Amino acid sequence: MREGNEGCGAGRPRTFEEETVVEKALGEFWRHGYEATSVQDLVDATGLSRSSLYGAFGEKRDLFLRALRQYMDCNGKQMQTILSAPGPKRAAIRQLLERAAGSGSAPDETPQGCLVVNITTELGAHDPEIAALMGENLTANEARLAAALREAVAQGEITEDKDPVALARFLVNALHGLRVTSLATRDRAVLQNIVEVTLSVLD
Amino acid sequence: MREGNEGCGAGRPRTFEEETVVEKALGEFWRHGYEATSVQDLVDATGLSRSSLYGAFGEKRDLFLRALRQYMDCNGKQMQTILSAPGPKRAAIRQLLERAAGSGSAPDETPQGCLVVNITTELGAHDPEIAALMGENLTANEARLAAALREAVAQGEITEDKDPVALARFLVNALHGLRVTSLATRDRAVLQNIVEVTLSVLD
DNA sequence: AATATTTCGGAACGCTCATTCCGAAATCGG
DNA sequence: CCGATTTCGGAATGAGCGTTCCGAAATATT
Repeated sequence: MREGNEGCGAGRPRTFEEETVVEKALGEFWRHGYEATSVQDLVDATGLSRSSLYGAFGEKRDLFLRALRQYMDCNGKQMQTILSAPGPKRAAIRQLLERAAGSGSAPDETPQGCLVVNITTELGAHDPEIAALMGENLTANEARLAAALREAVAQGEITEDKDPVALARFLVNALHGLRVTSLATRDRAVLQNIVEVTLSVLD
Repeated sequence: MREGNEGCGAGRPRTFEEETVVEKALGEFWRHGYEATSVQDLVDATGLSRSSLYGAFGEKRDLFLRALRQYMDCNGKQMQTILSAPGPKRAAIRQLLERAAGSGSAPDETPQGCLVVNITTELGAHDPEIAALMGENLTANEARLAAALREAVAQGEITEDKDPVALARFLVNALHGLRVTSLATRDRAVLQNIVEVTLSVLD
């Protein structure tokens, strides 16, 4: 037999859980990008041997794609959670913006931005498969935001004359921007200005 | 003697102009990023031999930094030109936004985004020297936009209650976002929505 | 206990990387 | 036209890359 021991029971058992290995690999790709992450880095980070890594996940790119999907899923769920929380949608959107601005991290530790944004700029222009994934992710986030905005309109939180889809696209773009801007400056006043002006569009 | 033949006159003359070589190197870094551009790529693109490249520009990173500075200078001048053109500032800002959205490129050819944004996400988080350069660039662009906005206020084009600096920061962020978003989608309607909503902040 | 099957650690492979080195070529001042 | 000086093309270097391979170890079944 070849790959995947899934559920059947013969042969030496694995000493790792796939999902946690993917998580650790994800951390490396997140910190260093795709090209700058070597297989040796992945070996060191996961604790697996090269042969185990290749046996379980295929080549570097396969593992990367899996990590990327896991990241996008997780991110999407977090976004959904924040947007569907009770209370004003405006507060939820503020939370999303501040998260993208890196408000979570301590002022001394280095922020690492957003894997999706980093990968879009590193590979998006030349790798059609990656570009397609990024497009899907964008559309999904746009849809999540548009749904929240429609709800906000229904609740009278924002006026009816605004186009939820256009607004959602604008917000996705602002989030992209913040992921870049927060890497380019450590000046929190700059990021605060951006968040406030962005939110003012909802008035 | 060692490096630099500048002006003095002995030895075999160079067969290239530094600035055009930097320009060609810039193209490679722009297309492929820093890590993914090999010295061989630079040799092929510039037509120079390895020894000439190293002799004239030092190691890869040095050449890259020089190309990056050249890009930022050129970009800054273009921005200045657009912003200081006669006519309403709003039109100039629209032009900047549409340029960042990739409106210049034909629909079939692949856009390559903005070198500064690409490098910020590739290296900004871990390379302090690069991060500092990006910070300077951001501040410079913010200042250019703020100046234009102050002029717009003076001319009564936008209302006095708006803070030009906060607005400038918001616009820089929108430009960053568009550089990313335009790589993630080929849907021009999305980008148009973003440009329009972004401009609506000036109302 | 013996066998089949799978994963394990780690060596090995071929290739590309950034950088250095060297002899030949080209131009200068004298 | 000769010797000093600089740049030229291209080979050489050593390290690191992604990927494959192989024998030993570990389990389930017989």
